[in-house]
Amino acid sequence: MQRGATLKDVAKLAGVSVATVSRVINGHANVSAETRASVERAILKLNYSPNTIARSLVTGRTGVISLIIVQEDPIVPTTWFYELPIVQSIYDYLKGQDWELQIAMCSYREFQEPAFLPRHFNKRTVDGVLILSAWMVERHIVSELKERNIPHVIIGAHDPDYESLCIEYDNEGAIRSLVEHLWNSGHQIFGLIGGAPNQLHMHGRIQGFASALEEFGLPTWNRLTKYGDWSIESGYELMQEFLAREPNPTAVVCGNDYIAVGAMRAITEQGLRIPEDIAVVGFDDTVVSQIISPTLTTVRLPLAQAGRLAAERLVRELDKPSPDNRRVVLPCEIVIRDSSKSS
Amino acid sequence: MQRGATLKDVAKLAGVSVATVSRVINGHANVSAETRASVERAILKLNYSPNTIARSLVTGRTGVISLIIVQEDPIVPTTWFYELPIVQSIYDYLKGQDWELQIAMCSYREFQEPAFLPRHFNKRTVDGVLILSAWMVERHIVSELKERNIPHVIIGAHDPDYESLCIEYDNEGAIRSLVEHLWNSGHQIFGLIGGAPNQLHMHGRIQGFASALEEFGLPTWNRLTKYGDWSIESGYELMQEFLAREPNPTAVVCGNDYIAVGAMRAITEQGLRIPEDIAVVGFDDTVVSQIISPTLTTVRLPLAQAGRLAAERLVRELDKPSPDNRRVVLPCEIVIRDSSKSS
DNA sequence: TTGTATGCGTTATCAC
DNA sequence: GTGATAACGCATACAA
Repeated sequence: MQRGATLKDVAKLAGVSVATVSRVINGHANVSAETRASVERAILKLNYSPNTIARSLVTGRTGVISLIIVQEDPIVPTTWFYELPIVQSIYDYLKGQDWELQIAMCSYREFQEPAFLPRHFNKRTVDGVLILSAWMVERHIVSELKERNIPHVIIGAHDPDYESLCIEYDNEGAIRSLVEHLWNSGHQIFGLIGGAPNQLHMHGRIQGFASALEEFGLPTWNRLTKYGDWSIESGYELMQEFLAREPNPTAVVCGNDYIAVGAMRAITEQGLRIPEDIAVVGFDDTVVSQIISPTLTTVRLPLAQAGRLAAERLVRELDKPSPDNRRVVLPCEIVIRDSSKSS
Repeated sequence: MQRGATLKDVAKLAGVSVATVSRVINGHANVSAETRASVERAILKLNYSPNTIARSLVTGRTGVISLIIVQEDPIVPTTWFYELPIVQSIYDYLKGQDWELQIAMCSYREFQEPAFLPRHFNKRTVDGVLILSAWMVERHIVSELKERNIPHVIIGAHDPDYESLCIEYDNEGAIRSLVEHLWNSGHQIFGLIGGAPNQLHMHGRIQGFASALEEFGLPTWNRLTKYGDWSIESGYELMQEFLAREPNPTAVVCGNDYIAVGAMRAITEQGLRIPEDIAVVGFDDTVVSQIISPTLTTVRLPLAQAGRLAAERLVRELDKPSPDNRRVVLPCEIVIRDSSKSS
């Protein structure tokens, strides 16, 4: 990297001291209009721009926010559709606020290790951190962040005691809407095919499913609630198990769109029709929901909104730490398509 | 951020000078075993770790690499499946080499603006840059990078004069393999439905298509080569145009999987069968290629390999600038599925 | 309103 | 081998 002009160069050219130049740059009040003008002229002439590193050394702030993306282990490529919109919206906001974004990716396992945070923060190269995780953020992690006095916001999850700022989705509400929609079409026997239940998304959906059934006075069938992973294969196999015995469900709520695709495959292979014999709904509104036939009813998560909000709150916290309401739960939108339409 | 122990603290505790501590930390030779041991003890005791910012100020290196993701304007979410595997592999490599990754996203238009690079690099907060773009990286950008002496690697594109290090995919070879595969099944009349032809991916595929037809002694039909955007709708409409007049193609090569999905829809709506009447192939091996029926023959790009290689070369260049062979073209793999199988 | 001087935590260049 | 000490480029307390 070439070395550019420094404060000293500007000071010399403008015929003032470095302190004055510094004041101009940082917009301090006590500078006469004339000197300000001449300094600004010098800055322009030398094409000067402040050295961020030097500034950081003295202020103790870097102007960098870190985003830690916590992933399944091994990594499942189909989760990427979820992460990038969030990254995008975070970046868009940060760009406008003149913060830089640094990213780190790790598995859920790595993130838990005691050595992880030290390794990440010992460099003292970031001011705050956004944690994008689908799992509970353990207590020891939050403590360490507090101890180090590192502002942080959790996206899509929370810590056990709700001490950290966090942005979550209203999974309960979403699944309640789905059940209501299906109930309105006359469905009575509901199945649930979930992904990994240790992920908080799934946790909320399981809760919501149970309470929605109760709300609408519907029975719960234990054998019609199963968990696999988030894959097409998983959905296929678990749906087959549903179909192997009576009673068959008339409506199946799936943990994501891929599970739903697998379930639909199992259903049609049995010669049953969707939605006439069995209705299927998914989660996440991925492209596949529009491509599969029949098109899939699903739930759209407010990803961009979550990312932006998280970035906003972190920046606010960095500007001036304040007691904030800790938790935000964003509403989701259900997208009704053919796989659940009553004739 | 709390302030931790400094060199001075360690020096005092170990009863040596800061210079000696610095030598120990940086693994210099001229330190006696005993002093080294005692310094290391002090470091452990104080839980000391070097301040990266201070170090950067004197060395002039930040240990940070920037990744600029250049996108369509407006952003098309379906391109994300392409970018994240690359980001992932870049990060994985960098993590092992103790480099940090900072990211920036911008539209093709923004990237071209003269103000973009200055704004990005004036902070002097990164040592090198990876450019992930689907478009030609203009001459003025490369010049500016050279002038500022910023090592860089381009992923998925190149500059007009091939002056920069770049990693590309063998689009020509891939499309040649596709044509060969279809030709072996007896196809004679080929159509091409492309995405935006100003993107270099498409450029290479167009070239490859033309030369492959020639190689196999096949005629070129101008009206059977069309470009839209990369969407399902685009594929659908352009395929309808193909089917509106004779001769109909018997094989259609699509610029990506989404275009192919649209094309398939148009074909089946006309009552034609895939692959019996018309074979369809796509590009990118996205999930939809496995979900659509019939499953879609497509091309798998070596994304992870590209990302890793780019990071590797940039790091090497940063360690010691060297005349490197400038361009790497990675082979692609064609994935044959039902949409092109000869009965 | 402006200038001087000090410190931020390192690395590197000298001496010794 | 080791220790002073001068940079690195900036912000700021204090003096003027």
